[in-house]
Amino acid sequence: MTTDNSTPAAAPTNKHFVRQIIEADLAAGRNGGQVVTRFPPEPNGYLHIGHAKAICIDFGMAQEYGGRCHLRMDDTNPAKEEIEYINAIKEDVRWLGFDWGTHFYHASDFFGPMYAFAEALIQRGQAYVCAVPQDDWKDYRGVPTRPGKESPWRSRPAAESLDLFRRMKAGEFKEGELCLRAKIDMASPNIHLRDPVIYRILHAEHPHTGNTWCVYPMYDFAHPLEDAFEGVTHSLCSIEFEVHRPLYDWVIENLMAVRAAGKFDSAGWFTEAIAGYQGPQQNEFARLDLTYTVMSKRKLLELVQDRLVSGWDDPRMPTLCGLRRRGYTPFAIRNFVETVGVTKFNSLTEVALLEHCLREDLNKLALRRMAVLKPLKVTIENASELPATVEAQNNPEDPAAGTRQIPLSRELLIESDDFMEVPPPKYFRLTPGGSVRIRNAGFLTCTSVEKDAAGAVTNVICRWSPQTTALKVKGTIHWVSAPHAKQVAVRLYDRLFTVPEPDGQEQDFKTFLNPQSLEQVTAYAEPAVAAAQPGDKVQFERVAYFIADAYDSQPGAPVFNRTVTLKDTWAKPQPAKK
RNA sequence: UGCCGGAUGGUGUAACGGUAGCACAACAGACUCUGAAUCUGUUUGUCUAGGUUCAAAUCCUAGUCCGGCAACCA
Repeated sequence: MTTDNSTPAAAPTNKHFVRQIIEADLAAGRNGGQVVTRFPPEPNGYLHIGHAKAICIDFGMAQEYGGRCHLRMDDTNPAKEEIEYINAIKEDVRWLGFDWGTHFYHASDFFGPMYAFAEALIQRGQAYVCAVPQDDWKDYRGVPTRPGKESPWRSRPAAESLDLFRRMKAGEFKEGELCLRAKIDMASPNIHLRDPVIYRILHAEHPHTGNTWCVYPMYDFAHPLEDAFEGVTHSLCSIEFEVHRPLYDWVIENLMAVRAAGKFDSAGWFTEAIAGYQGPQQNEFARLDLTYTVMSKRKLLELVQDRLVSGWDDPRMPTLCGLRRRGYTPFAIRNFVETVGVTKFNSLTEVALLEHCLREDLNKLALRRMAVLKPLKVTIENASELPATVEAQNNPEDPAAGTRQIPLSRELLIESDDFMEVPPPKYFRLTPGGSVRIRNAGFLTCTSVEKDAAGAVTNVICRWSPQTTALKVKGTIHWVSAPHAKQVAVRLYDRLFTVPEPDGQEQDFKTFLNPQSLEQVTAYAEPAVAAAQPGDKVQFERVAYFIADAYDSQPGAPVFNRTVTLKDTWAKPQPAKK
């Protein structure tokens, strides 16, 4: 069985607008022909499939255009961030197949130069210390349709602001008492330009810088600076930041001006300076949204806290750790992201597409095994003619995977769905008097059945014929030898929600939780299954793909998570079965 | 009702003034020692109304609808 994750990068399928922008920049010689991107998660939660899109784009573009991508913890808010998430984020990005080399940063690495630049802005008359209380600011800011009004502190002399800002930094004020605002335009139709706060006071211990600071930069101020200090050329983010771009550009423009004016020592700012660096530009693309899934951190947290799932890595969660535990492969996810494409259109992608990409990968790499989930006993009349074992291919899609021997005996177990006393039309499996092929081991012809008092079939008596028999049958079923069967715990996972859009309904999203999203059963498996190692991916033939759970499997006693079922074009048109 | 984006089959995307293509889904068939995979075929689309042009998904005008923006969050 395989744990192989060393799959190739997804091949570009189309020249989406980000590729076009980068190619145009390259052609124009912008930034010395370099491409530097970054993935900047806030370390306050686990990464999910939506982040995977951003990761694939950020790292993918750098890879494709011979540049590099930085991994950066966007830790500008000590009140919300925790160090424990950082390692999980690194693990998930690495698992997805990306490498940031030595370019791992924290936004907080740049608190010094950010602060210095803030002072420079004050000196240039472009920022001021404001004492309007947070609650009162609503009146000053105005609403989108009406301009705001200026803060009474807006025209405070630069020297006074500078003094106050330094005393803010020195810890002389309480949280909320003062803040530093960029002086832009209170009448701007863009709210983000109405003198946004760029520094606030937070008397909190920062997970990375400890108690060094008690003033912290806001996202809109910090992010463009982080990008610039790292020498990022293309700052790719999701669509909700589009309205922030004018502010992003304002910061960059002033940074470049301050630097050009040589107002203060800028040595060491550009940690990864590149020849001809002109500054970063932000471009926005639509987030990924999936049917039968919720994606917001808040809602995922709610599922975890309310114990509706077993944790962030519950195999039903859309988190990367959940998907990994479910048996998803990095290649499937990367290929999915490439297939979905990159646009500004706010779309809802069907999970079926994700599942298709998964099956496509698993079909190539998962070893085949046989296991019966709902057993029905078969007794072979002519057992003396049976060989002790039969040989089976480990993966018909990959001859290199080799073969194995499977024991055979008088008593077999078959799937109870694979026998019907009164079959519907076009039923290709076992019926009284009928024959089927049993996978890798010849044929069975049912001669009689035994039933219990309630009339349920308890034993199907069959005659066995070898593979060489010239029997024409339409169906092949899987089986295991009852005395050799290993009992293994199996978790049958299904989608977490019953409706395509659990969000955006009138009722709470939890109303739509699928009560059948997890069914635990004991399967009867051929002996080879017991040797599965944690993380091994297998296909139980005719049933589904499974993975040996990374945490709950014991030596010789793997626990299997159902990754995704095989497509079943027979079950669908059949009316609901018992 | 302000600003910024966006709109192509059921879904996701391509076409950058010149035959609306691809993938998923659905359906039908072929093949098959997995009713899987594979292969073939079918159904379904340019938001609306005007305009420019020999020619418009593409350019222009007006409208409609959808998303985002009023944290000292990111």
